[in-house]
Amino acid sequence: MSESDRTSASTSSTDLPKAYDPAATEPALYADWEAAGLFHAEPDDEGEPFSIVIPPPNVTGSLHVGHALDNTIQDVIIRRERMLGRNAVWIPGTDHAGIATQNVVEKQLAAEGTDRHELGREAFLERVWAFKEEAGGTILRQLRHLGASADWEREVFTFDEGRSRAVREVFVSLHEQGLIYRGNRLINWCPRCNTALSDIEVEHEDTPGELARFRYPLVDDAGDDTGEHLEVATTRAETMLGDTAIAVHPDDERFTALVGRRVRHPFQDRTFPVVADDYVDPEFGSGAVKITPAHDPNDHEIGLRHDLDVIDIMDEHAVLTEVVGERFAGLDRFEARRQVKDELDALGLLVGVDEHLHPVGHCSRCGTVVEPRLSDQWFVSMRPLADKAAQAIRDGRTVFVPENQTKWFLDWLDNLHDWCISRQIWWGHRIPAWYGPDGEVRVSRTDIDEPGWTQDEDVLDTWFSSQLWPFATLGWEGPDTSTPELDTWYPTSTLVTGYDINTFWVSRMLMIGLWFTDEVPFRTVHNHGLVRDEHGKKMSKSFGNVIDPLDLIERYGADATRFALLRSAAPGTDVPLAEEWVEGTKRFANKLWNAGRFALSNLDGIRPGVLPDRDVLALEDRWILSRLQAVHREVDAGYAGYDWPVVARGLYHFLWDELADWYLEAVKVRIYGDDEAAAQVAKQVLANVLDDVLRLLHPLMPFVTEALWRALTGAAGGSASLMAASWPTADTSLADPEAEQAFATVQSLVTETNRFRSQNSIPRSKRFDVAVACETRSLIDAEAALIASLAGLTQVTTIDAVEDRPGTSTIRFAAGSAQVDLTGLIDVAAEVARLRKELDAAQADLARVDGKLANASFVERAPAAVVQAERDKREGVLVAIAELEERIAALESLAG
RNA sequence: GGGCACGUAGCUCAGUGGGAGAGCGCUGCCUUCACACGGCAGAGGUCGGAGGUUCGAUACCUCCCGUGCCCA
Repeated sequence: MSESDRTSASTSSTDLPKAYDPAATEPALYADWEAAGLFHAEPDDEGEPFSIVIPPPNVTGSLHVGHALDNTIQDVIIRRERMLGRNAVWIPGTDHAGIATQNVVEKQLAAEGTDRHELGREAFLERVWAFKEEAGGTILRQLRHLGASADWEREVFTFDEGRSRAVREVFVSLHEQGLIYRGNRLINWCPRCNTALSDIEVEHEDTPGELARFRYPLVDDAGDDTGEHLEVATTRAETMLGDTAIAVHPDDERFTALVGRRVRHPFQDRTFPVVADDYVDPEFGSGAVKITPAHDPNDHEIGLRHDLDVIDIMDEHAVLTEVVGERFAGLDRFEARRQVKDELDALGLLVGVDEHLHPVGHCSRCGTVVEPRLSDQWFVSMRPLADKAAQAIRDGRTVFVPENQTKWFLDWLDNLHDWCISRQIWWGHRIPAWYGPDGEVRVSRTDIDEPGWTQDEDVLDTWFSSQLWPFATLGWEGPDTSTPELDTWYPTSTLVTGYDINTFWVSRMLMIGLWFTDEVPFRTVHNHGLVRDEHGKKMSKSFGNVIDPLDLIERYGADATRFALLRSAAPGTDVPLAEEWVEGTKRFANKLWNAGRFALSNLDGIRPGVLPDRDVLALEDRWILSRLQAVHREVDAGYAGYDWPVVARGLYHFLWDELADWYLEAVKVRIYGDDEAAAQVAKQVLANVLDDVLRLLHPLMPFVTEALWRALTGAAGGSASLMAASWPTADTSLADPEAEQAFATVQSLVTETNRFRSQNSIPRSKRFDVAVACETRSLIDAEAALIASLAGLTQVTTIDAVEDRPGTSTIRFAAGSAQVDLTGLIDVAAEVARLRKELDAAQADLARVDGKLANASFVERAPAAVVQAERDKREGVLVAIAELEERIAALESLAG
């Protein structure tokens, strides 16, 4: 055997490398789980049903850090539910994302010098499907790298056949119920996407602009200028080309005489009236408002009330049409805005232009300024659906976590307008309406293939199909559908989403789910926040602060990526993330790995099993078992509240600060000692504690825990996996306050000894004796070997009281004092300085306590136990001060 | 304009009516046989400001200042 062989043999008794290597571990474990069918569930599997449907990502999208968070949380929940013995299914799938996907393909076409109209509808759709086949599914593959344990055999798509049948059924059915109608309304129009948008697809942003003030000439009955003018103000000067009235408030005396008169349009051969309407705010601008019914929602309402002319001045690209007259026709709306102001100025009608910050609606897909536009569209009447949803929320049939979304959500439902669902694009579910030769309209479950009949060109809003997700994914295609999946897993259990899509998606699933199945689609909505950078800034390409989760997974591992996200993901708050934090959790994974290595190299084949009898347990065994119970309770409570930081912090603290820092060090005394029976006990407890902690940590960090658990238990993989193991049961009988108290005393003595060492620059290699005087002398006697090992001492003895002996110093700890012979050990001056500092702290303590006790009202009115605690504290502090003063005096006399 | 959060260590955040905490960062020491992706210790905070309730407020109430988000 060569030297190098011997080295590797001596370090590889566990077969585990010294540092955890996620890249070498994760893919194989994932493949093993999947091959063993551990992600798959059947309706007739054992256990109480539990189901989650994924918020379907855009089919052609790729994984960003927000997806990583959302799916990590779902995976954590579903993995634990499986371990709890539930029949748990997580349905994955994707969304066809109408406008977004069409935009991408249209860009490709533009680059090729063509467009969809040149291609024609059929060829274009073939092209999009081809793109979907090519790019589609990428994101679901990426989710596998994250460790997502979705039931891939159940993958669905909003635009596949089954889901499309459900969409058509819902459309036709709502139409039959009178809840879907077609109408000519003012809708939000994106001039770039060339389609209508719903209200919530418009993002209002405060935008710097200009408020132009100008005057309309008043005319007399004959239509001639009277020389009077009426001033109005607008941020969209070009819309004056479609003005058909000026409105004033009926109570505004400044204008009473003008109501009913007419003004002349300066650029067009027409006049229009001054009307009185309550909508007008007399405080704003001049108090007179120009009215453009075709291009502003409020103006539209006023137009209806006063039967005003409606002049649509723009085409679908927001370019002015001939109706505005030769001077401005063909101009883009923003260019027209400039030129209208110039012309008004030239005519002496422009009063002034002020800078003005005002909200402007932008297309949520492309950012283009949205134009209110009159057109024929399909709408859903939301009132009855919203009322039913609101009732379900009020009844608590669906609850939000965190709860504070509830009120806001109800308010939102209360103010809901009808939903514009038709889109002037091609990629999506085509509206099942046909127009006959006589203008007749038929909405039909089956295609109408009759001469003279043509189908509506438009498709449905993507959200119209994704609102069916919780039941369409389980096979629903109509009210009579019955599938084992629906019967078992509907309603779904928990929906996990960012709060930002409560309106877009959650609300609609709730409304339509209740309407068609009479059940809530999910019992709990867990809202997480948005992932931001370490300073709380939104991640964006232009800022350059985007973090790529796949890059994180590659460099730090999926476990570390998941844990870092969870650690920041308090319910309802945004989730700051920095790459260094992921690096930190990778170190945590490595710490766990090495704790496992230590155990495995010392257990000598002992597997987790029955705990030794309580009377053979060492103090540290009782302590760590008691702490394990505490962290177990904390973890379960964290899950109950969807409070991931609580779960993550609890396990992090337990594993690192208690198990690794204390228990593993403590257990070495017995494992490396001569007492074989004691060593056996230590190993058994260690194996059991590690088993439990791996189970508790598994949903958060599935890979490293699985790898260690297989090594620990000898499990072969496949169905013999931690993933398929049971969630540990909390055993409250192991809670042991006495052991915790006693071990805290040991810890205090060890820590204070370490501090003494550090402050006096005594290297760990230099060992010394201590003689301990404390209340619990028997404890110190019993744990002398443990204390000596942990604190690097040669001998720990007990004495009645610290002796006043020159050349010694005293280490004070929680339950007493330890005397140290200083000969050859320390720098006396440094030790005096240390003790003086302690004395200062003790005296400050005394002053604080005395202050409290001197306060008569405190002593009289505070609870007796609190007062007594202060008195006890005072006693302790007095003893400590006396002791410190003695030691200082002794040292100073020694130094001479 | 309406609504909702938040303001605690250099950064990101926990926390509680009764002696201010974590992670990261920073300083010093330590190649201790699981881990230097480590160990041991340390520095660092008038808990945004002003009032009020209370024996006692970082915590509860009011106002102010500041920040963020949603809606109009």
